[in-house]
Amino acid sequence: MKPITRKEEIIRTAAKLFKDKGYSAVTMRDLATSMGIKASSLYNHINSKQDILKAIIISLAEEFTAGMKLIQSSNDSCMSKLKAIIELHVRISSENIYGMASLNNDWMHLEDQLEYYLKLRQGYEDDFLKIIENGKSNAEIKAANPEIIMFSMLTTLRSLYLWIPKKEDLNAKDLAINLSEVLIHGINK
Amino acid sequence: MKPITRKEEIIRTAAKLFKDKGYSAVTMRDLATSMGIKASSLYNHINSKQDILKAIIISLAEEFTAGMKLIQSSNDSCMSKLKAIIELHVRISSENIYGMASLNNDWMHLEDQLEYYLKLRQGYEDDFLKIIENGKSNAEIKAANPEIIMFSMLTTLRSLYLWIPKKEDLNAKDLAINLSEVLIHGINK
DNA sequence: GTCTATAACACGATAGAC
DNA sequence: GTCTATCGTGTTATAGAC
Repeated sequence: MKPITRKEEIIRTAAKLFKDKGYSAVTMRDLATSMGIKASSLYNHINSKQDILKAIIISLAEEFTAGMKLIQSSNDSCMSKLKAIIELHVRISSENIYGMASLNNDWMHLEDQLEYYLKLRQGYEDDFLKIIENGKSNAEIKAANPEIIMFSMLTTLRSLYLWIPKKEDLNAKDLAINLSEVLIHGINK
Repeated sequence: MKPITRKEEIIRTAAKLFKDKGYSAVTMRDLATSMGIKASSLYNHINSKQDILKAIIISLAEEFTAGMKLIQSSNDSCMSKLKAIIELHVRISSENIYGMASLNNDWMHLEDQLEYYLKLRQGYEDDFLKIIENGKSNAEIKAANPEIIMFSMLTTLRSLYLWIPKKEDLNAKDLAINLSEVLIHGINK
């Protein structure tokens, strides 16, 4: 199978540390200590601290964009698309708890790739909003402000990485179902 | 009236910078430059960088706790209490856009006061959850997982500081009304 | 692949002049 | 209240031995 390279191991360990303290507060010495080696040894596997951040964030951002493009191009109803978006977030977040923290909180520390990241994120939000606006036109969705709907859904989905580890008894499928119910149908009886 | 002291001016400026780059990535030199003075001059008004963070976060955390205690002690229905919580977040977030960023993202960099902050936050979440569980018992709220309901509402409310500045046309009252509709009644028609 | 040693610089904070 | 100068330490990253 695919062997875990030392580089991948460093990136995973870094993601864990970034989740707790943020990119800026984690030093290469912290990372090296977590790996059980000296800081200078890290540079045989990675080029810079910045490269680690890039590897964590860009791959995740591209995964979300690819998922959204797939959902967008389907012929499903608006409601089905929204449920698919929820499943997309639950799935990627479950598989990348640590990386999601960097994606949410440390993207501003990207240097070369900041512009590219912002383009991906803006595109994602544009696509999300279009789905909601279509649902409003179709009368699938109520006449509330589409931006408030997207804001509410997206911030909940973006914070999943914080809550999934606390609720390990809830599997991805059940979480997605429960979340769809709450986000789409509300909470009142 | 209350004059804005130099110390308060420094804390406000710091909060703005912390929102963009996070506590760890903002240097005292950055802060001084933003104030139009030298870094050493800051220390005539504040004791340390840490004291600035403390001033921003603890006052906000205590404001939320006080608001929650007031809501909790009322005799209103669960739904009314939830609407009051939404109004609480919209109000405090509108008045402290920059500080809310630190409250959400930089609390882990508190030193002496970290434990106290965590106690306040845990208490807030416990009170929030109790209101939802009572609503479920009263059949005001549907039989969904109360923790998922709280998670969804709270993450949306905690992210308000990011969205309020983008929607300056929407006043606090309208935002709270729209948000209540979406969070409580859902989005489907 | 890891080490020791170190370069080159940035950090928070202080001392003391004005 | 702000300045210049500086201390002591921490930072990313490199050089070269093993």
